[in-house]
Amino acid sequence: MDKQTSRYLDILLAIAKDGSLFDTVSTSTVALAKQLKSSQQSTSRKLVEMELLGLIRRRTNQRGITISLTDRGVGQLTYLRDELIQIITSEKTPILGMVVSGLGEGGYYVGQERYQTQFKKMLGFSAFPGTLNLRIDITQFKHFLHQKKQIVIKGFKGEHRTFGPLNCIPVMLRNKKNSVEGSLIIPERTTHPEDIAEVIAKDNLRSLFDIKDNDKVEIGAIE
Amino acid sequence: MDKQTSRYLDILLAIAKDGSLFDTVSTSTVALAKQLKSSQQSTSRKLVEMELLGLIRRRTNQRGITISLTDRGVGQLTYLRDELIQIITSEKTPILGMVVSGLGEGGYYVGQERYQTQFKKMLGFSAFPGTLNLRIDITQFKHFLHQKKQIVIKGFKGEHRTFGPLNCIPVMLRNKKNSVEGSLIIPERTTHPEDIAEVIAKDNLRSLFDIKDNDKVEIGAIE
DNA sequence: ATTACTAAGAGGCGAGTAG
DNA sequence: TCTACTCGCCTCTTAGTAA
Repeated sequence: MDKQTSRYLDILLAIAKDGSLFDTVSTSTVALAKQLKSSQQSTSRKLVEMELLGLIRRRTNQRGITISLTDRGVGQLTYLRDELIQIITSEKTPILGMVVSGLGEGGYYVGQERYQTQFKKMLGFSAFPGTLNLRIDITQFKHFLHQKKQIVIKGFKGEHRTFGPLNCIPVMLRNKKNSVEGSLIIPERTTHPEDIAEVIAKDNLRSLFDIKDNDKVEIGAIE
Repeated sequence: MDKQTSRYLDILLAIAKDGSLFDTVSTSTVALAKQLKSSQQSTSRKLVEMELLGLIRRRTNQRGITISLTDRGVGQLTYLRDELIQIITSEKTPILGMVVSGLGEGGYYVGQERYQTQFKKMLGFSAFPGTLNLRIDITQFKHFLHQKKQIVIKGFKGEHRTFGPLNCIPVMLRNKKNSVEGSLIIPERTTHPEDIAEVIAKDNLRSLFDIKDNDKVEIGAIE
């Protein structure tokens, strides 16, 4: 973030609130200072500085001052807002994943019968033997994970190799074409954090959603 | 806004970005200072202050420090985010209006034939002779208005009184039951800003939406 | 390597006041 | 009244450095 943004944030916010981002607001350094719990002098000086920096337009008159935000001033607030929205994703906001190619190994893995019986019991569906890999903004993803209860699927030993435990998070998967219940699966050994989510559902998601690489899929919470 | 919030905002943001709001992040005052374009000393001191204020949890070790945000720290960011969202409503975000009783005069007004012919021509529909009044958050409303082109309906003189010009803004109106194209109508003489929006549509909105006072209606942009 | 103390210097703050 | 200047005070910053 810009150093300026935090130094002048409270004044920018005060103007934006009064003036609704685009209006010109008539006020005075005295009134503004009172609102900001600062002195008239500091407020006056800061406004001059902000004008110099191109954050506001400012005119003085007998009765006080009129101020409006410049595009740059609005931009600082918008930028900060977007940054905060990205950091603080609320539970109800679905997050977007971009389809990427996996190693093709996921299908063999989740296709194992001893996984499938647990999927049926714990998640309510048998999984199509194939996973869809979604690249996700890691910040949003972590936030999303934080709020979900994980369902643990036990690992087991196969004939040739070991199949580790899986953490599952039931989700709604949706794109333009379709919408289906599914689950994130996170092998317990995986080194987190990882920006790829592997998802399963009862259907073949690639054909259900008619997707190619780089398409977008929404991942939403289960009610 | 809290004075603390702006003083420590850049550090809070840096931690939240790295640590995804809930994780504990391992870093060092040196690295953090570099990222924040400040000195190691100031960063160290501020972190100590922030711990004292209950904004973060902090542990030092041989290799540096581990930090996580407290609920209070998260709260400061969330509060700021909500404030910014309220100020900066993007064009695509529908705003919510609450149905309130009008004076019942709106219907007589918009029912005038010389208005109706213009509605038909300029808006694409004849209006049901009645308006719905919606109370709206004024900040969001102003922002919404700012981005819309207004359609001007000319005023005229009737037998007994004068009917002034109207500014119209086509919108989508929606609630749980239904969705319909309509228009905000703003008598030109009205003293703005006003937190009540008067809306019309070809249908009787009260019956189409099956609404009573205090129900909510979404007002969205026309594509 | 680190963190964080001390101390000096930079710079922000507000009282007084001119215009 | 108002804005905004000067100037002293005091807080915040950073260099040096100990642990």
